[in-house]
Amino acid sequence: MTRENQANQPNGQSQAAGERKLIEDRLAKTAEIRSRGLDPYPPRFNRTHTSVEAVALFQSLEEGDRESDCGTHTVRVAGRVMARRGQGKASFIDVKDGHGSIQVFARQNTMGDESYAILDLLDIGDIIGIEGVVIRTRRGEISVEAQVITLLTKAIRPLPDKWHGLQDQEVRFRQRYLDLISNERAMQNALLRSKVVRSMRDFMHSRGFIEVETPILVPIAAGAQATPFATHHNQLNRDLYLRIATELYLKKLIVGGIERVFEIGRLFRNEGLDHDHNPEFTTIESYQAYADYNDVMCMVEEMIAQIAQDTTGSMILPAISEKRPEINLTPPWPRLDLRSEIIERTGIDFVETRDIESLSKGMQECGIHVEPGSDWGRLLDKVISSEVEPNLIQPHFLVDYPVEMSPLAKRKPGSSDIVERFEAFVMGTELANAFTELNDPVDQRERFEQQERLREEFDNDEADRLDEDFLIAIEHGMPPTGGLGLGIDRLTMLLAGEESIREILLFPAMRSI
RNA sequence: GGGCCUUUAGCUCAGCGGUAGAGCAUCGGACUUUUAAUCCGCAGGUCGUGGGUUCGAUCCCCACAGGGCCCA
Repeated sequence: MTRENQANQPNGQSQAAGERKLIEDRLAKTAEIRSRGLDPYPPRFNRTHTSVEAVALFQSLEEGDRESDCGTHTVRVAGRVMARRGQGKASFIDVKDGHGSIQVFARQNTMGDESYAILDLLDIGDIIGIEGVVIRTRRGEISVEAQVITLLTKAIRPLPDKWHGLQDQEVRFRQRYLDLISNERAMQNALLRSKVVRSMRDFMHSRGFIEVETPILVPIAAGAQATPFATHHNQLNRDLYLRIATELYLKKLIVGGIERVFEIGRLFRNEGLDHDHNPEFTTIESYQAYADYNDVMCMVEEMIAQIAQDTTGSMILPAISEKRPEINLTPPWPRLDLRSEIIERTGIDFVETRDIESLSKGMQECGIHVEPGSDWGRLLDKVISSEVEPNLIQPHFLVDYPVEMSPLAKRKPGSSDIVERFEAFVMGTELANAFTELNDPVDQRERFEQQERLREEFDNDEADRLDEDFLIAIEHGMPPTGGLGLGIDRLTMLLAGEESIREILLFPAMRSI
Protein backbone atom coordinates (compact mmCIF):
# COMPACT_ATOMS: atom_id res chain seq x y z
CA MET A 1 0.00 0.00 0.00
CA THR A 2 1.31 3.41 -0.80
CA ARG A 3 1.77 6.13 1.74
CA GLU A 4 -1.23 8.08 0.53
CA ASN A 5 -3.48 5.10 0.71
CA GLN A 6 -2.51 4.18 4.21
CA ALA A 7 -2.88 7.74 5.36
CA ASN A 8 -6.15 8.49 3.63
CA GLN A 9 -7.87 5.18 3.20
CA PRO A 10 -7.12 2.84 6.06
CA ASN A 11 -10.05 0.65 5.04
CA GLY A 12 -8.51 0.07 1.62
CA GLN A 13 -11.75 0.93 -0.16
CA SER A 14 -10.04 3.41 -2.40
CA GLN A 15 -6.65 3.26 -4.02
CA ALA A 16 -4.75 4.92 -6.78
CA ALA A 17 -6.51 4.21 -10.05
CA GLY A 18 -3.97 1.71 -11.35
CA GLU A 19 -3.93 -0.20 -8.13
CA ARG A 20 -7.71 -0.23 -7.98
CA LYS A 21 -7.87 -1.67 -11.48
CA LEU A 22 -5.57 -4.54 -10.52
CA ILE A 23 -7.68 -5.33 -7.49
CA GLU A 24 -10.94 -5.11 -9.40
CA ASP A 25 -9.62 -7.50 -12.04
CA ARG A 26 -8.84 -10.03 -9.37
CA LEU A 27 -12.14 -9.55 -7.58
CA ALA A 28 -13.88 -10.16 -10.90
CA LYS A 29 -11.98 -13.42 -11.25
CA THR A 30 -12.95 -14.33 -7.72
CA ALA A 31 -16.60 -13.82 -8.64
CA GLU A 32 -16.16 -15.91 -11.78
CA ILE A 33 -14.64 -18.69 -9.71
CA ARG A 34 -17.66 -18.64 -7.41
CA SER A 35 -20.01 -18.66 -10.37
CA ARG A 36 -18.40 -21.89 -11.49
CA GLY A 37 -19.28 -23.42 -8.15
CA LEU A 38 -15.75 -23.25 -6.78
CA ASP A 39 -14.76 -21.79 -3.42
CA PRO A 40 -11.92 -19.28 -3.81
CA TYR A 41 -11.12 -19.73 -0.11
CA PRO A 42 -11.69 -23.41 0.68
CA PRO A 43 -11.06 -24.39 4.29
CA ARG A 44 -8.44 -27.09 3.84
CA PHE A 45 -6.14 -28.95 1.53
CA ASN A 46 -4.60 -32.29 2.28
CA ARG A 47 -0.96 -31.75 1.41
CA THR A 48 1.17 -34.89 1.21
CA HIS A 49 4.54 -33.39 0.32
CA THR A 50 6.36 -30.12 0.61
CA SER A 51 8.12 -28.86 -2.49
CA VAL A 52 11.41 -30.14 -1.14
CA GLU A 53 9.97 -33.54 -0.23
CA ALA A 54 8.44 -33.95 -3.66
CA VAL A 55 11.77 -33.27 -5.34
CA ALA A 56 13.53 -35.61 -2.90
CA LEU A 57 10.98 -38.33 -3.64
CA PHE A 58 11.70 -38.15 -7.33
CA GLN A 59 15.44 -38.14 -6.80
CA SER A 60 15.29 -41.14 -4.51
CA LEU A 61 13.28 -43.06 -7.09
CA GLU A 62 15.76 -42.08 -9.77
CA GLU A 63 18.84 -42.93 -7.73
CA GLY A 64 17.28 -46.08 -6.44
CA ASP A 65 17.43 -47.47 -9.93
CA ARG A 66 13.67 -47.59 -10.02
CA GLU A 67 13.17 -45.30 -12.93
CA SER A 68 10.17 -47.27 -13.89
CA ASP A 69 8.55 -45.87 -10.76
CA CYS A 70 9.31 -42.27 -11.76
CA GLY A 71 6.22 -40.49 -12.90
CA THR A 72 3.89 -42.82 -11.08
CA HIS A 73 3.91 -41.41 -7.55
CA THR A 74 1.02 -39.08 -6.94
CA VAL A 75 1.71 -36.18 -4.62
CA ARG A 76 -0.27 -33.23 -3.36
CA VAL A 77 1.75 -30.05 -2.93
CA ALA A 78 0.64 -26.51 -2.18
CA GLY A 79 2.04 -23.02 -2.23
CA ARG A 80 2.02 -19.55 -3.67
CA VAL A 81 2.13 -18.90 -7.41
CA MET A 82 5.37 -17.01 -8.01
CA ALA A 83 5.59 -17.10 -11.79
CA ARG A 84 3.72 -18.44 -14.78
CA ARG A 85 4.85 -19.33 -18.25
CA GLY A 86 1.77 -19.89 -20.35
CA GLN A 87 2.12 -21.98 -23.42
CA GLY A 88 -1.43 -22.05 -24.67
CA LYS A 89 -2.73 -25.49 -23.90
CA ALA A 90 0.09 -26.06 -21.43
CA SER A 91 1.49 -23.90 -18.63
CA PHE A 92 4.37 -23.89 -16.21
CA ILE A 93 3.79 -22.47 -12.77
CA ASP A 94 6.46 -21.86 -10.14
CA VAL A 95 4.98 -22.60 -6.75
CA LYS A 96 6.72 -21.58 -3.54
CA ASP A 97 6.03 -23.07 -0.14
CA GLY A 98 7.68 -22.72 3.23
CA HIS A 99 10.52 -25.00 2.29
CA GLY A 100 11.38 -24.14 -1.29
CA SER A 101 9.87 -24.09 -4.73
CA ILE A 102 8.69 -26.58 -7.29
CA GLN A 103 7.57 -26.21 -10.87
CA VAL A 104 4.10 -27.32 -11.80
CA PHE A 105 3.51 -28.53 -15.35
CA ALA A 106 -0.11 -28.18 -16.32
CA ARG A 107 -1.30 -29.65 -19.60
CA GLN A 108 -4.80 -29.45 -20.97
CA ASN A 109 -4.97 -33.02 -22.22
CA THR A 110 -3.70 -34.31 -18.85
CA MET A 111 -6.05 -32.26 -16.72
CA GLY A 112 -9.07 -32.16 -19.01
CA ASP A 113 -10.61 -29.04 -20.52
CA GLU A 114 -12.79 -28.16 -17.57
CA SER A 115 -10.07 -28.54 -14.97
CA TYR A 116 -7.51 -26.73 -17.08
CA ALA A 117 -9.82 -23.75 -17.35
CA ILE A 118 -8.97 -22.75 -13.77
CA LEU A 119 -5.64 -21.49 -15.09
CA ASP A 120 -7.37 -18.57 -16.75
CA LEU A 121 -8.44 -17.38 -13.33
CA LEU A 122 -5.12 -17.79 -11.54
CA ASP A 123 -2.84 -14.88 -10.79
CA ILE A 124 0.66 -14.57 -9.47
CA GLY A 125 0.31 -14.44 -5.71
CA ASP A 126 -2.57 -16.91 -5.49
CA ILE A 127 -2.13 -19.95 -3.29
CA ILE A 128 -2.93 -23.23 -5.00
CA GLY A 129 -2.88 -26.94 -4.33
CA ILE A 130 -1.69 -29.38 -6.95
CA GLU A 131 -2.33 -33.07 -7.25
CA GLY A 132 -0.17 -34.87 -9.76
CA VAL A 133 2.83 -37.05 -10.43
CA VAL A 134 6.44 -35.98 -10.10
CA ILE A 135 8.23 -35.98 -13.42
CA ARG A 136 11.29 -34.49 -15.02
CA THR A 137 10.58 -32.14 -17.89
CA ARG A 138 12.39 -32.15 -21.20
CA ARG A 139 14.61 -29.34 -19.92
CA GLY A 140 15.45 -31.43 -16.86
CA GLU A 141 13.46 -29.72 -14.12
CA ILE A 142 11.76 -31.94 -11.60
CA SER A 143 8.11 -30.89 -11.69
CA VAL A 144 4.66 -31.94 -10.63
CA GLU A 145 2.58 -32.75 -13.68
CA ALA A 146 -0.82 -31.63 -12.51
CA GLN A 147 -3.91 -33.75 -12.67
CA VAL A 148 -5.92 -31.34 -10.56
CA ILE A 149 -5.16 -27.76 -9.55
CA THR A 150 -7.23 -26.33 -6.72
CA LEU A 151 -7.33 -22.66 -5.88
CA LEU A 152 -6.77 -22.43 -2.13
CA THR A 153 -6.59 -18.67 -1.64
CA LYS A 154 -7.28 -15.93 -4.14
CA ALA A 155 -4.94 -12.96 -3.71
CA ILE A 156 -6.50 -9.69 -4.75
CA ARG A 157 -3.32 -7.63 -4.57
CA PRO A 158 -0.30 -8.19 -6.82
CA LEU A 159 3.14 -9.28 -5.62
CA PRO A 160 6.24 -7.12 -6.08
CA ASP A 161 8.39 -7.47 -9.18
CA LYS A 162 9.31 -11.13 -9.64
CA TRP A 163 12.84 -10.43 -10.82
CA HIS A 164 14.01 -7.48 -8.72
CA GLY A 165 12.06 -8.45 -5.65
CA LEU A 166 10.99 -5.74 -3.27
CA GLN A 167 13.61 -3.00 -3.02
CA ASP A 168 11.81 -0.18 -1.21
CA GLN A 169 13.16 -0.40 2.34
CA GLU A 170 10.17 1.35 3.77
CA VAL A 171 7.75 -1.18 2.30
CA ARG A 172 10.07 -4.04 3.26
CA PHE A 173 9.85 -3.04 6.92
CA ARG A 174 6.24 -1.94 7.05
CA GLN A 175 4.94 -4.95 5.09
CA ARG A 176 7.47 -7.56 6.06
CA TYR A 177 5.34 -10.36 4.62
CA LEU A 178 6.11 -9.01 1.16
CA ASP A 179 9.80 -8.94 2.01
CA LEU A 180 9.61 -12.55 3.20
CA ILE A 181 7.85 -13.62 0.00
CA SER A 182 10.10 -11.68 -2.33
CA ASN A 183 13.52 -11.67 -0.73
CA GLU A 184 15.21 -14.87 0.33
CA ARG A 185 17.50 -13.00 2.66
CA ALA A 186 14.60 -11.73 4.72
CA MET A 187 13.40 -15.29 5.20
CA GLN A 188 16.89 -16.51 6.07
CA ASN A 189 17.27 -13.81 8.71
CA ALA A 190 13.92 -14.67 10.24
CA LEU A 191 14.86 -18.34 10.42
CA LEU A 192 18.29 -17.53 11.81
CA ARG A 193 16.75 -15.46 14.59
CA SER A 194 14.68 -18.46 15.64
CA LYS A 195 17.67 -20.78 15.55
CA VAL A 196 19.68 -18.38 17.68
CA VAL A 197 17.04 -18.32 20.38
CA ARG A 198 16.64 -22.06 20.28
CA SER A 199 20.36 -22.68 20.51
CA MET A 200 20.64 -20.22 23.36
CA ARG A 201 17.86 -21.92 25.29
CA ASP A 202 19.47 -25.30 24.75
CA PHE A 203 22.76 -23.94 26.01
CA MET A 204 21.23 -22.50 29.15
CA HIS A 205 19.15 -25.57 29.90
CA SER A 206 22.18 -27.79 29.43
CA ARG A 207 23.87 -25.79 32.19
CA GLY A 208 21.00 -26.23 34.59
CA PHE A 209 19.42 -22.79 34.26
CA ILE A 210 15.70 -22.40 34.88
CA GLU A 211 13.75 -20.25 32.45
CA VAL A 212 11.24 -17.82 33.92
CA GLU A 213 9.07 -14.89 32.93
CA THR A 214 8.87 -11.77 35.06
CA PRO A 215 6.61 -8.71 34.82
CA ILE A 216 6.78 -6.40 31.84
CA LEU A 217 4.47 -3.84 33.44
CA VAL A 218 6.36 -2.62 36.47
CA PRO A 219 5.80 0.07 39.10
CA ILE A 220 9.42 1.24 38.94
CA ALA A 221 11.53 0.98 35.80
CA ALA A 222 14.77 0.03 37.50
CA GLY A 223 17.73 -2.21 36.82
CA ALA A 224 19.32 -0.24 34.00
CA GLN A 225 20.09 3.29 32.93
CA ALA A 226 17.44 4.15 30.38
CA THR A 227 14.27 6.16 29.94
CA PRO A 228 11.14 4.05 30.28
CA PHE A 229 7.78 4.11 28.53
CA ALA A 230 5.00 5.12 30.91
CA THR A 231 1.51 3.69 30.97
CA HIS A 232 -1.40 3.51 33.35
CA HIS A 233 -3.53 0.81 34.89
CA ASN A 234 -7.09 2.10 35.06
CA GLN A 235 -8.58 -0.16 37.69
CA LEU A 236 -5.61 0.05 40.02
CA ASN A 237 -5.43 3.75 39.18
CA ARG A 238 -1.72 3.46 39.13
CA ASP A 239 1.04 4.53 36.77
CA LEU A 240 3.12 1.68 35.45
CA TYR A 241 6.16 1.45 33.22
CA LEU A 242 7.34 -0.99 30.64
CA ARG A 243 10.41 -2.73 31.97
CA ILE A 244 13.84 -1.51 30.89
CA ALA A 245 15.56 -4.61 32.30
CA THR A 246 14.67 -7.94 33.83
CA GLU A 247 17.54 -7.67 36.28
CA LEU A 248 15.92 -6.95 39.61
CA TYR A 249 13.14 -9.51 39.39
CA LEU A 250 15.61 -12.20 38.40
CA LYS A 251 17.83 -11.37 41.36
CA LYS A 252 14.81 -11.67 43.63
CA LEU A 253 14.55 -15.22 42.32
CA ILE A 254 18.19 -15.79 43.23
CA VAL A 255 17.29 -14.62 46.74
CA GLY A 256 14.43 -17.09 46.63
CA GLY A 257 16.78 -19.96 45.95
CA ILE A 258 16.53 -20.49 42.20
CA GLU A 259 20.28 -20.66 41.84
CA ARG A 260 20.49 -20.54 38.08
CA VAL A 261 17.83 -18.53 36.36
CA PHE A 262 17.35 -16.80 33.02
CA GLU A 263 14.76 -14.93 31.05
CA ILE A 264 14.56 -14.27 27.34
CA GLY A 265 12.26 -11.35 26.77
CA ARG A 266 11.43 -7.99 25.41
CA LEU A 267 12.78 -4.81 26.93
CA PHE A 268 11.49 -1.31 26.20
CA ARG A 269 13.60 1.81 26.20
CA ASN A 270 12.25 5.18 25.25
CA GLU A 271 15.11 6.25 23.06
CA GLY A 272 15.90 7.07 19.47
CA LEU A 273 16.01 4.68 16.56
CA ASP A 274 19.12 3.95 14.57
CA HIS A 275 20.88 1.06 12.90
CA ASP A 276 21.35 -0.79 16.18
CA HIS A 277 18.66 0.63 18.44
CA ASN A 278 14.95 -0.14 18.43
CA PRO A 279 12.66 0.97 21.26
CA GLU A 280 11.77 -2.64 21.93
CA PHE A 281 14.34 -5.38 21.67
CA THR A 282 15.05 -8.78 23.11
CA THR A 283 17.69 -9.80 25.59
CA ILE A 284 18.65 -12.76 27.64
CA GLU A 285 19.52 -12.06 31.24
CA SER A 286 20.90 -14.79 33.43
CA TYR A 287 21.93 -15.02 37.05
CA GLN A 288 24.03 -17.74 38.60
CA ALA A 289 24.56 -18.09 42.33
CA TYR A 290 28.08 -18.84 43.51
CA ALA A 291 29.54 -17.57 40.27
CA ASP A 292 31.39 -14.34 39.60
CA TYR A 293 32.00 -12.26 36.52
CA ASN A 294 34.95 -14.42 35.47
CA ASP A 295 32.67 -17.43 35.36
CA VAL A 296 30.14 -15.42 33.37
CA MET A 297 32.85 -14.32 30.95
CA CYS A 298 33.69 -17.93 30.23
CA MET A 299 30.02 -18.73 29.80
CA VAL A 300 29.47 -15.87 27.35
CA GLU A 301 32.30 -16.79 25.01
CA GLU A 302 31.29 -20.42 25.10
CA MET A 303 27.64 -19.61 24.54
CA ILE A 304 28.28 -17.31 21.58
CA ALA A 305 30.66 -19.77 20.00
CA GLN A 306 28.18 -22.58 20.48
CA ILE A 307 25.33 -20.57 18.99
CA ALA A 308 27.49 -19.63 16.00
CA GLN A 309 28.37 -23.27 15.52
CA ASP A 310 24.76 -24.38 15.81
CA THR A 311 23.30 -21.74 13.53
CA THR A 312 26.01 -21.13 10.92
CA GLY A 313 28.04 -24.30 11.18
CA SER A 314 31.21 -22.53 12.26
CA MET A 315 32.68 -20.41 15.04
CA ILE A 316 34.36 -18.35 12.33
CA LEU A 317 32.08 -15.88 10.58
CA PRO A 318 33.07 -15.22 6.98
CA ALA A 319 34.43 -11.88 5.86
CA ILE A 320 31.99 -9.67 3.99
CA SER A 321 33.71 -7.46 1.46
CA GLU A 322 33.56 -3.74 2.21
CA LYS A 323 31.85 -4.54 5.49
CA ARG A 324 33.93 -6.65 7.82
CA PRO A 325 36.84 -9.05 8.03
CA GLU A 326 36.48 -12.64 9.07
CA ILE A 327 35.30 -12.75 12.69
CA ASN A 328 36.67 -15.54 14.84
CA LEU A 329 34.42 -16.27 17.81
CA THR A 330 36.45 -19.23 19.07
CA PRO A 331 37.09 -18.97 22.82
CA PRO A 332 38.88 -17.65 24.70
CA TRP A 333 38.36 -14.02 23.82
CA PRO A 334 40.99 -11.49 24.91
CA ARG A 335 40.34 -9.75 28.22
CA LEU A 336 41.26 -6.08 28.11
CA ASP A 337 41.55 -4.01 31.27
CA LEU A 338 39.31 -1.02 30.65
CA ARG A 339 41.51 1.46 32.52
CA SER A 340 44.64 0.39 30.63
CA GLU A 341 42.85 0.51 27.29
CA ILE A 342 41.63 4.04 27.86
CA ILE A 343 45.07 5.17 28.98
CA GLU A 344 46.63 3.57 25.96
CA ARG A 345 44.18 5.15 23.52
CA THR A 346 43.78 8.57 25.08
CA GLY A 347 46.19 9.05 27.95
CA ILE A 348 43.21 9.54 30.26
CA ASP A 349 43.41 7.61 33.54
CA PHE A 350 39.93 7.61 35.01
CA VAL A 351 41.30 6.74 38.43
CA GLU A 352 43.24 9.99 38.35
CA THR A 353 40.45 12.12 36.83
CA ARG A 354 37.59 11.43 39.16
CA ASP A 355 35.87 14.77 38.80
CA ILE A 356 33.99 16.22 35.86
CA GLU A 357 36.43 19.10 35.38
CA SER A 358 39.56 17.05 35.01
CA LEU A 359 37.89 14.40 32.89
CA SER A 360 36.40 17.03 30.59
CA LYS A 361 39.81 18.64 30.26
CA GLY A 362 41.38 15.33 29.30
CA MET A 363 38.64 14.72 26.77
CA GLN A 364 39.04 18.13 25.18
CA GLU A 365 42.76 17.51 24.84
CA CYS A 366 41.92 14.37 22.89
CA GLY A 367 39.34 16.12 20.75
CA ILE A 368 36.43 14.19 22.24
CA HIS A 369 33.11 16.00 22.30
CA VAL A 370 32.11 16.98 25.86
CA GLU A 371 28.35 17.19 26.21
CA PRO A 372 27.62 20.03 28.63
CA GLY A 373 25.70 19.04 31.74
CA SER A 374 26.73 15.39 31.65
CA ASP A 375 27.63 13.55 34.79
CA TRP A 376 31.02 11.88 35.16
CA GLY A 377 29.85 8.43 34.16
CA ARG A 378 28.29 9.63 30.95
CA LEU A 379 31.43 11.50 30.04
CA LEU A 380 33.58 8.44 30.54
CA ASP A 381 31.08 6.38 28.59
CA LYS A 382 31.61 8.81 25.74
CA VAL A 383 35.37 8.26 25.95
CA ILE A 384 34.92 4.51 25.81
CA SER A 385 32.37 4.52 23.02
CA SER A 386 34.33 6.90 20.81
CA GLU A 387 37.92 5.82 21.46
CA VAL A 388 37.90 2.21 22.60
CA GLU A 389 34.85 0.36 21.31
CA PRO A 390 35.30 1.06 17.57
CA ASN A 391 38.62 -0.79 17.67
CA LEU A 392 37.11 -3.98 19.05
CA ILE A 393 36.25 -5.70 15.78
CA GLN A 394 37.20 -9.20 16.81
CA PRO A 395 35.52 -10.36 20.02
CA HIS A 396 36.94 -8.85 23.20
CA PHE A 397 35.98 -8.34 26.80
CA LEU A 398 36.49 -4.96 28.40
CA VAL A 399 36.95 -5.64 32.09
CA ASP A 400 36.64 -3.64 35.33
CA TYR A 401 34.55 -0.49 35.13
CA PRO A 402 34.35 2.54 37.40
CA VAL A 403 31.71 2.29 40.09
CA GLU A 404 29.91 5.43 38.85
CA MET A 405 28.84 3.66 35.67
CA SER A 406 27.73 0.47 37.37
CA PRO A 407 25.31 0.91 40.23
CA LEU A 408 24.45 -2.79 40.44
CA ALA A 409 27.96 -4.26 40.34
CA LYS A 410 30.12 -5.29 43.26
CA ARG A 411 33.36 -3.48 43.97
CA LYS A 412 36.60 -5.31 43.41
CA PRO A 413 38.05 -6.44 46.71
CA GLY A 414 40.25 -3.69 48.08
CA SER A 415 39.03 -1.08 45.60
CA SER A 416 36.59 1.70 46.21
CA ASP A 417 36.45 2.89 42.61
CA ILE A 418 36.38 -0.19 40.41
CA VAL A 419 33.68 -2.83 40.10
CA GLU A 420 33.75 -6.35 38.78
CA ARG A 421 32.04 -5.73 35.47
CA PHE A 422 32.73 -6.58 31.87
CA GLU A 423 31.22 -5.88 28.51
CA ALA A 424 31.66 -8.02 25.41
CA PHE A 425 32.31 -6.31 22.08
CA VAL A 426 32.33 -7.55 18.51
CA MET A 427 32.35 -5.38 15.39
CA GLY A 428 32.75 -2.33 17.62
CA THR A 429 29.40 -2.75 19.29
CA GLU A 430 28.38 -3.98 22.70
CA LEU A 431 27.01 -7.48 22.73
CA ALA A 432 26.85 -8.27 26.43
CA ASN A 433 27.12 -6.58 29.80
CA ALA A 434 27.78 -8.50 32.99
CA PHE A 435 29.01 -8.23 36.51
CA THR A 436 29.51 -9.78 39.84
CA GLU A 437 26.24 -8.69 41.36
CA LEU A 438 26.21 -6.29 44.26
CA ASN A 439 24.60 -8.14 47.17
CA ASP A 440 25.53 -5.80 50.02
CA PRO A 441 22.13 -4.19 50.70
CA VAL A 442 23.60 -1.15 52.41
CA ASP A 443 25.99 -0.44 49.56
CA GLN A 444 23.20 -1.08 47.06
CA ARG A 445 20.93 1.44 48.76
CA GLU A 446 23.67 4.04 48.62
CA ARG A 447 24.26 3.36 44.95
CA PHE A 448 20.57 3.80 44.17
CA GLU A 449 20.53 7.00 46.16
CA GLN A 450 23.53 8.17 44.17
CA GLN A 451 21.62 7.45 40.96
CA GLU A 452 18.63 9.38 42.22
CA ARG A 453 20.91 12.32 42.98
CA LEU A 454 22.26 12.16 39.42
CA ARG A 455 18.73 12.31 38.14
CA GLU A 456 18.13 15.47 40.14
CA GLU A 457 21.45 17.17 39.75
CA PHE A 458 22.03 16.47 36.05
CA ASP A 459 18.42 16.14 34.97
CA ASN A 460 19.40 12.70 33.76
CA ASP A 461 16.25 10.68 33.21
CA GLU A 462 18.37 7.71 32.25
CA ALA A 463 19.77 7.32 35.76
CA ASP A 464 18.77 4.12 37.53
CA ARG A 465 15.95 4.22 40.05
CA LEU A 466 15.71 3.17 43.67
CA ASP A 467 13.55 0.09 43.97
CA GLU A 468 12.61 -0.48 47.59
CA ASP A 469 11.10 -3.91 46.92
CA PHE A 470 14.38 -5.03 45.48
CA LEU A 471 16.37 -3.66 48.39
CA ILE A 472 14.13 -5.50 50.83
CA ALA A 473 14.72 -8.67 48.85
CA ILE A 474 18.48 -8.51 49.01
CA GLU A 475 18.32 -7.44 52.64
CA HIS A 476 17.17 -11.03 53.17
CA GLY A 477 20.45 -12.17 51.67
CA MET A 478 21.40 -12.80 48.06
CA PRO A 479 24.26 -15.24 47.60
CA PRO A 480 27.33 -14.20 45.61
CA THR A 481 26.04 -14.11 42.05
CA GLY A 482 27.28 -13.57 38.54
CA GLY A 483 24.80 -11.88 36.19
CA LEU A 484 24.58 -11.33 32.46
CA GLY A 485 22.61 -9.34 29.93
CA LEU A 486 23.01 -10.03 26.22
CA GLY A 487 21.23 -8.55 23.22
CA ILE A 488 19.72 -11.27 21.05
CA ASP A 489 18.91 -9.04 18.12
CA ARG A 490 22.45 -7.73 17.97
CA LEU A 491 23.86 -11.21 18.24
CA THR A 492 21.67 -12.24 15.33
CA MET A 493 22.86 -9.21 13.35
CA LEU A 494 26.40 -10.36 13.84
CA LEU A 495 25.70 -13.93 12.77
CA ALA A 496 23.64 -12.76 9.79
CA GLY A 497 26.23 -10.22 8.72
CA GLU A 498 23.65 -7.46 8.87
CA GLU A 499 24.50 -3.89 9.78
CA SER A 500 21.01 -2.83 10.80
CA ILE A 501 18.84 -4.18 13.58
CA ARG A 502 15.86 -3.52 11.30
CA GLU A 503 16.99 -6.35 9.07
CA ILE A 504 16.62 -8.69 12.06
CA LEU A 505 13.50 -7.41 13.79
CA LEU A 506 10.53 -8.63 11.79
CA PHE A 507 8.53 -5.50 12.48
CA PRO A 508 10.87 -2.67 13.45
CA ALA A 509 9.46 0.54 14.86
CA MET A 510 8.53 3.02 12.14
CA ARG A 511 7.21 6.53 12.17
CA SER A 512 3.50 6.88 11.63
CA ILE A 513 2.55 7.89 8.14
C1' G B 1 19.64 18.05 17.17
C1' G B 2 22.97 19.11 12.28
C1' G B 3 24.52 17.72 7.12
C1' C B 4 23.90 14.89 2.60
C1' C B 5 20.91 11.61 -0.53
C1' U B 6 16.04 9.96 -1.77
C1' U B 7 10.27 9.83 -2.97
C1' U B 8 7.89 9.31 -10.91
C1' A B 9 2.57 3.42 -13.13
C1' G B 10 0.96 -2.30 -8.74
C1' C B 11 6.68 -3.50 -8.66
C1' U B 12 11.87 -2.20 -10.51
C1' C B 13 13.79 2.10 -12.54
C1' A B 14 14.91 6.10 -16.58
C1' G B 15 13.91 11.16 -17.62
C1' C B 16 13.36 16.61 -18.58
C1' G B 17 11.79 24.40 -17.66
C1' G B 18 7.39 23.13 -23.02
C1' U B 19 1.47 17.05 -24.04
C1' A B 20 5.14 11.55 -18.93
C1' G B 21 9.00 6.89 -20.54
C1' A B 22 10.88 1.55 -20.34
C1' G B 23 10.91 -3.53 -18.32
C1' C B 24 7.98 -6.79 -15.36
C1' A B 25 2.93 -7.43 -13.61
C1' U B 26 -2.26 -6.48 -15.40
C1' C B 27 -5.94 -6.68 -19.71
C1' G B 28 -7.09 -8.79 -25.11
C1' G B 29 -4.97 -12.28 -28.81
C1' A B 30 -1.36 -16.54 -30.64
C1' C B 31 1.34 -20.70 -28.74
C1' U B 32 0.97 -28.46 -25.69
C1' U B 33 8.11 -29.08 -22.25
C1' U B 34 8.78 -23.49 -20.40
C1' U B 35 11.98 -21.55 -16.64
C1' A B 36 13.53 -13.38 -16.47
C1' A B 37 9.41 -18.12 -22.10
C1' U B 38 8.36 -15.72 -26.84
C1' C B 39 5.34 -12.81 -30.36
C1' C B 40 1.22 -9.07 -31.51
C1' G B 41 -2.01 -5.38 -29.35
C1' C B 42 -4.34 -2.32 -25.35
C1' A B 43 -4.57 0.09 -20.90
C1' G B 44 -2.43 2.08 -16.65
C1' G B 45 0.23 8.70 -13.70
C1' U B 46 -2.43 14.50 -8.55
C1' C B 47 5.76 12.73 -10.84
C1' G B 48 5.41 12.39 -1.74
C1' U B 49 2.42 17.03 0.26
C1' G B 50 1.88 22.40 0.47
C1' G B 51 3.62 27.06 -1.01
C1' G B 52 6.73 30.19 -4.35
C1' U B 53 9.40 31.75 -9.08
C1' U B 54 7.80 31.43 -14.30
C1' C B 55 3.83 32.63 -20.04
C1' G B 56 4.47 27.49 -18.50
C1' A B 57 7.16 23.39 -12.88
C1' U B 58 7.56 16.38 -12.34
C1' C B 59 12.13 19.46 -13.17
C1' C B 60 14.26 25.59 -10.16
C1' C B 61 13.51 27.73 -4.83
C1' C B 62 11.29 27.25 0.27
C1' A B 63 8.71 24.49 3.96
C1' C B 64 6.74 19.91 5.62
C1' A B 65 6.26 14.44 5.72
C1' G B 66 8.24 9.41 4.92
C1' G B 67 12.75 6.52 3.93
C1' G B 68 18.23 6.02 3.81
C1' C B 69 23.43 7.36 5.03
C1' C B 70 26.92 10.23 7.85
C1' C B 71 27.84 13.41 12.20
C1' A B 72 26.48 14.90 17.34
